[in-house]
Amino acid sequence: MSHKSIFYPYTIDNIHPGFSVDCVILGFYKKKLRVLLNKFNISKYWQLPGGFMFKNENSDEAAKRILAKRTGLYDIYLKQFHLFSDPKRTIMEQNSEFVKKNAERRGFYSEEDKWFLQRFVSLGYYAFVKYEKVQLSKTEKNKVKWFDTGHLPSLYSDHANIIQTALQTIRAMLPIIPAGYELLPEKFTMGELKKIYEIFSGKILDRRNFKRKALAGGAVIQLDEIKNTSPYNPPILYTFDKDKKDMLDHFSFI
Amino acid sequence: MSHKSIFYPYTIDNIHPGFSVDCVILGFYKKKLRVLLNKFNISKYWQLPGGFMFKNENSDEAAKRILAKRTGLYDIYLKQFHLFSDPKRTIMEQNSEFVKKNAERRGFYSEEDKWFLQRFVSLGYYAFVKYEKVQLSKTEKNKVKWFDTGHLPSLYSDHANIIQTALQTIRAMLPIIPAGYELLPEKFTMGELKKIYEIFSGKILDRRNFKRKALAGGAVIQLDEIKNTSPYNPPILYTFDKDKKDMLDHFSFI
DNA sequence: GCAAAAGTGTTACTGGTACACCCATGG
DNA sequence: CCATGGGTGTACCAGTAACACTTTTGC
Repeated sequence: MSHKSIFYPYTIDNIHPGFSVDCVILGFYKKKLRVLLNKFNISKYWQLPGGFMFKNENSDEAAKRILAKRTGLYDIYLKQFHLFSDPKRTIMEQNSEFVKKNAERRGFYSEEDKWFLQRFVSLGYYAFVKYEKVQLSKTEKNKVKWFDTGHLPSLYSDHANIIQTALQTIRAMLPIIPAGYELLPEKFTMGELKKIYEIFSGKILDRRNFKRKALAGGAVIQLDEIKNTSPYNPPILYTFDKDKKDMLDHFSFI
Repeated sequence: MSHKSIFYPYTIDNIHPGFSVDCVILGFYKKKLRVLLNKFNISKYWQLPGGFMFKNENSDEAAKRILAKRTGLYDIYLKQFHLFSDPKRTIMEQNSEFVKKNAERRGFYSEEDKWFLQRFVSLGYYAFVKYEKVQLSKTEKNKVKWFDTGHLPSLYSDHANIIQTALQTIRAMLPIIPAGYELLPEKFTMGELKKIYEIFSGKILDRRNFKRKALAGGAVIQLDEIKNTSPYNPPILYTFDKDKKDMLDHFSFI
């Protein structure tokens, strides 16, 4: 156990060569869009949850497996959005450092670790999760934490670029992505729904026009409840009509 | 020369492992959307122009190189749209056949060819080219031909699926893709422009409304010429205002 | 009573859709 | 003279944008 490679469970023989998956896992909490990052104690940088694809998996399965490991969630909304393939993207100091650390732990350098020093192309996925449902799976060697997408730390390799590309992609596709549905809990306020669309679009939306549009299609239903935990005028709660979930794939509130 | 591998110029050592690029090259001719396919004489199937990525290239560079080889064109409008990664997608009869043919030509089986029998993930690109500018680079061992996207032959591997996925992606992104600009020659008629949007969207558009919208933004300019080669009422010619090319990236005629 | 969040309706505008008639050409 | 493609303008409707005042609560 103590001599387990830091690359466990991946080896040169069980993964698809030169290929990795990185996940931009997004959640919504306290009016901010958050992205899940992790940091191995042997690394200087925070990074996106990622991993490799086994030989008998496709990339969606690999991404789902990685997500389940970090968030404990299955059946997550998950889409590939871009392949990052700069020849220099993973030939870098940080990775040599990993191999060195692995050698120190093992007591000797191994040819086996060499595979980690080539270029990896990485397929970026974005995922929407319900913040409250996520149980972060930290270990003493691996911290996992949510970060405000507006205030990110220094990131490993090109991961800052991967996150920005994910956000741009989501912005462009917003009219055909059920972002609100996937990010919000069962019951939510109109202000929360509006905020999500404001963050992604970068625009401030009119409260009254937004509400009218949201309710117009019938996919958002007003409940007979109010949320009285708020410090001000208590807002009405809403929910999504699950019978009309399909509409959300082709409907926008902007 | 005669003993050149059919995989030339690719070898196990100069390519990024387990990774290929396939290009859906689209052109517009005689009211039909056409896709460029090629067929090696040793293969039973037509296939998308594709190839591998050299170790010092990124995927865009690989796709550009492949396109230049088939069409003789540089500076083509080209976007990656999806990674195809089914574990079974390239472990198939057709590829064993290729290796067998290569062995027959060489006179013996070689370990060197084994790399071709693993799974390859393939990054799909779509490209828009101006049909008239394309000089097809056929050889006696490799036929190259345009096919109406509505009537495709049997295709190699999952290439039929790659084409359909490309067309769906373009349909969804049509409002932010300069499809007309990239597909049409310098001077074109309003009917041709309309037809392109009809093919991608699958809808029949109103002639008068379409024209009004196209001219409204100022990106399409009416010329003082008519095309008198047509058999009927000669249509006015139009051109794109290149100063307003940027508009076309975020403007739709639908 | 003030600040912050949230509730509510009306008006004006504009962009989209629908639609009919005429003209030119080739066969 | 007919079939086909193309040229032109108007009227209506719907969706969008702009906009002001009132309510609740905590401090």
